[in-house]
Amino acid sequence: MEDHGHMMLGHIGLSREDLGDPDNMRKLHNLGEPQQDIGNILQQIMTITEESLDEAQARKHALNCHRMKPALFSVLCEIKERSALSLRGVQEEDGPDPQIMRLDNMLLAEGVTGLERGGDSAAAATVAVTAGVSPNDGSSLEHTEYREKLAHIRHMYHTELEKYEQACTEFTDHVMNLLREQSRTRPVSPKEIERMVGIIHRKFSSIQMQLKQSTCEAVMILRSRFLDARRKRRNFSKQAADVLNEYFYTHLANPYPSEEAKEELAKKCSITVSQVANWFGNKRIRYKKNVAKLHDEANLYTRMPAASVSSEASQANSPVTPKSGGCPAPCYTPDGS
DNA sequence: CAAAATGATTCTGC
DNA sequence: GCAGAATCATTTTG
Repeated sequence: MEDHGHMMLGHIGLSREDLGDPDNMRKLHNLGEPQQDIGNILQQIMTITEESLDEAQARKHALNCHRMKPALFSVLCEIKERSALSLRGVQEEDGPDPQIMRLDNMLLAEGVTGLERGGDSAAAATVAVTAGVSPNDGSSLEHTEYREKLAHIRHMYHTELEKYEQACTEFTDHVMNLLREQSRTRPVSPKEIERMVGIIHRKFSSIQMQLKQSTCEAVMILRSRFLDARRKRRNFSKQAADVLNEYFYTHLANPYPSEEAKEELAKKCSITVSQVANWFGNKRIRYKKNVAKLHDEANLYTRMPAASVSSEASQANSPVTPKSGGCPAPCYTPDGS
């Protein structure tokens, strides 16, 4: 306290001795003839902590009512403003955090934030489904379930956010009141209060970011749980399987359909081109893995003489040298020759 | 209900 | 970007 006070006085180029001199003070503040010695006041402020609580309380009140108080207060605020104490917090003047922006955008895209589509989103979903294009598969049920879960996440997010915001304003109010209260006895400028509010808001927004982060994670998990195509897999129809198998076994020497061929197969089987590609990818590797098991199937679709593949099949089943020593099983060669 | 089959995804190497 | 391989998640089968 002593050193601090001394430092502050030193800032404006005065020693305590200078202040202690009534003539100097009079010159400095251009006052008429102060009955009270300002040096004396400062001395009282400096030693206030050495007094007992009651004494200090009384002293504070007395000083507070002193007619020089406003002037002295503003001077002290100014000194503090110039000192290193108030330099902190200035550097954190960045705009909207890119991380927060990213999370906000994602939450908006997933429908967690943004316009509320009613508390009964499940009902809205069923309406959308019944009005939808095809009333075929059971995906509508999954869809409503997804909407329900998403609505739940949204509800949680908003209640949590509300709690945080309430806590933030409460805490800010509390701190502001405290600082205003304190500003009656120690130099706390409005600017400083403003800065403190900024710091509090930053802290709370970093907490909010954690909420947003975990909400994003929850939505991602939900998405992977419901929107992952693997989870709503349907086997192709027998007819489609026949078409695909027929192509595969009649092109066994080179079972790599061109883009056009894939498109045609896709149309024939009423599936997508990528599904055709998936099918051929799976088929090639599984055929290769187990030629013997598929032997009968091959005959079924190509009506080829069994002798032509049986030797290869037995090779494929043999446990020796799966990778070295030449191609073990398939009729085709991966290089397309 | 466990195993097999199957469609889709992910990872790696080219 | 594609093919192969491994793997996942679901459906079908015995």
